[in-house]
Amino acid sequence: MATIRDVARESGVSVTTVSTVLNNAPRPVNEATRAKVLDVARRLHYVPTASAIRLVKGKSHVIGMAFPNVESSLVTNYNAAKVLAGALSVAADEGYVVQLNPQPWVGGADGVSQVRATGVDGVLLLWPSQTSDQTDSLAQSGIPVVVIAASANSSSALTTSVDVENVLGGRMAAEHLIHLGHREAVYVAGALGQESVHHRYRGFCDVFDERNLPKPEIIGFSFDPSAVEQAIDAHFRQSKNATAYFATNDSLALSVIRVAAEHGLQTPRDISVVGFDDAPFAQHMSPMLTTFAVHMETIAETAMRQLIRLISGESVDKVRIPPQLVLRESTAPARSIQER
Amino acid sequence: MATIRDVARESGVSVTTVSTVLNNAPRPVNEATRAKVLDVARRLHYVPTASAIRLVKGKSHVIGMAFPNVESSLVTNYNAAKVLAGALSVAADEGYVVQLNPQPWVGGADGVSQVRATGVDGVLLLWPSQTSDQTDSLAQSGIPVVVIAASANSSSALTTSVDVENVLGGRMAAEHLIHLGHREAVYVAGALGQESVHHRYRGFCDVFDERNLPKPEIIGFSFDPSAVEQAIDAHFRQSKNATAYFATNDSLALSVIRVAAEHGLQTPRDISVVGFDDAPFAQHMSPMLTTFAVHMETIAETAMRQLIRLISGESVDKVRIPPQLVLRESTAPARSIQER
DNA sequence: ACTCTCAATAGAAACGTTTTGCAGTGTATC
DNA sequence: GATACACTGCAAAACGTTTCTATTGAGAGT
Repeated sequence: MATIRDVARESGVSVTTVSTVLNNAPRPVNEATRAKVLDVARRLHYVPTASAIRLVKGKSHVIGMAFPNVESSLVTNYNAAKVLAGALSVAADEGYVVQLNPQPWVGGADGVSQVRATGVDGVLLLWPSQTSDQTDSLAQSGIPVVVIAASANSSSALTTSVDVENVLGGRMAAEHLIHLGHREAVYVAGALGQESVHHRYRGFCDVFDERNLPKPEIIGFSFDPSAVEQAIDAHFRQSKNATAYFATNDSLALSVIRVAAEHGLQTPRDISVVGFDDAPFAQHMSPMLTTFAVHMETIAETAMRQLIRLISGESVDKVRIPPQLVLRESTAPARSIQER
Repeated sequence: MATIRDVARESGVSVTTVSTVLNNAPRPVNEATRAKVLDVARRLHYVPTASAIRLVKGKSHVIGMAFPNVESSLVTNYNAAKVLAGALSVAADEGYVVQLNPQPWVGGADGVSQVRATGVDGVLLLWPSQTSDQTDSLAQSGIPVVVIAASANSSSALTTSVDVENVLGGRMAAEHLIHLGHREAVYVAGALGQESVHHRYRGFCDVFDERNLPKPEIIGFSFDPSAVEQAIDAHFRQSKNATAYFATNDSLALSVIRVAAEHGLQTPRDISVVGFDDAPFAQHMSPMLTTFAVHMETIAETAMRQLIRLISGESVDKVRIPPQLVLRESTAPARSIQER
């Protein structure tokens, strides 16, 4: 491997000059010299050593992406791929490189050293279960963090988040269903750990509340498929008065539709179901699912841009991207209970 | 940011000693000293600077992954996610970090400088369209490359590949169909650029040849969906004698089934269709598709291991992973043409 | 003729590590 | 009472860059 010194020697100039030419730094260099250096550099296949540059510049131009849990996230979750694509495209434009955290993200001091040890300039954190302490500790050690699809409630100026506007999503779902004439609704929550679940529920309830309609019931406390289906089954066994269901994600919506059918309730004839995420299968199932599309690529792009701003010392605000209601077949005007 | 010098000063020892302790290098250090150093390091939140270490060691412990074309590959291709997951898990075990090439992989000198400039120790190249010159140029500059799902026909000791055993796949498909009584077969190739297509066709034909059966026809010359469907349509318009179809991937197989239906040929009643890849939809379509599962995660894991071997100077051989025939509903015993 | 500016280049320090060679201690061996 | 030999530690070189501070010579202004 040729070094800058080799190039300097071979072209008969100083190392400084070579560096100046190669980076075309704002410094006068004789045209002949410049040409000579460029020529020699090409001939020797000179490529500057990344680590040397990073060392002297104190910047790596690498940003790290941390998943809550690598294997399953990437494979299971089609969103991860979209986030990756979005982040990557912006990174490419801005001269950054994306590095995947090999370990699932763990908070605390260990996690921080782990991340710092890889020498990244900033971190993109994907939907971590709890954010506060984790981002804080990174921010404390001077590494900017942008949280994707969860909210960073840190006060640090080095931290922000880009998330789906979940409360709005909940409101939109409620408005859509109420507009169709539904009055009694159920929110299918799945696990309650994630904050997005709460926000959607809040938005959902708020609208019912504002219209003086009964507060939606909430069911389901786990993302484990069988447990959820059991919870849904228990719900239907107990009451079939509700005509509107809003699920925290599309698989839950699917479960609702399936279990409802077992109880003789057809979608959308008897109940209307709204999902969230617009998963690929949402438009292939029958009935096709009304759900919310969240443009993950946009979110990731935004997050990456914010992160780069943070890295360059600018201060940024939280961003909330509104989801889009995708109207399909699983919602329809409510029929009164008597009609059934 | 505390440096090693700060730790040394604070603990009243030399930099050497700190380094020795922190890396627990094979050098005697007094227990008291060791404890002191460790304590101070923790107190100062000392984390060694990656670039400094990489510079002095001449190794980054970073391996780069290059996609032929980032956006579409990652999102469209569910295989990319699996490869990523496999590569990542091995990397984590072996103390490596994975970095995504922001630019789609381009061969030639430019591509090489681009990759070298990021300071990776090795490269995982995902199904590049043509491999030879590209891997060679990287290998020439001393960077090991492992090609995934394509064959590296480079002679360099720094290059190898891990691929699906495509010829075997073709043979298995042929044997399965012949075993079901089919005699006249068609290979639906899609684009002919990729070498996997040729290998599968070769294996497929070989078996028919060995059994003295008519050589399978080959149709389709593009991955563009509409063009392919047109080609398939043209085929059926011309002849309906064949009873067995082997497609290069599952979407092509799907197209065959759909177009055949338009021509009054039902699968598997009238024709049998075998796909390749075991795409997610293969088991949700109707009829469920008989196809080949390729365990991409295993391939990626193997590739990563081979790459790490190459990096440590060992020499490795090409690896071929056999695909697995997944029997489902789209293949059935052949009925004679008269019966139809 | 004398300074001033500016183009063009060079020398050397700095970045934060690891690693090599060397130099003090004691302690056991003859 | 030396000689050897662990044991412990230090100073300094090296890694490959960038960047700051000269230094030289030539033309311009006075």
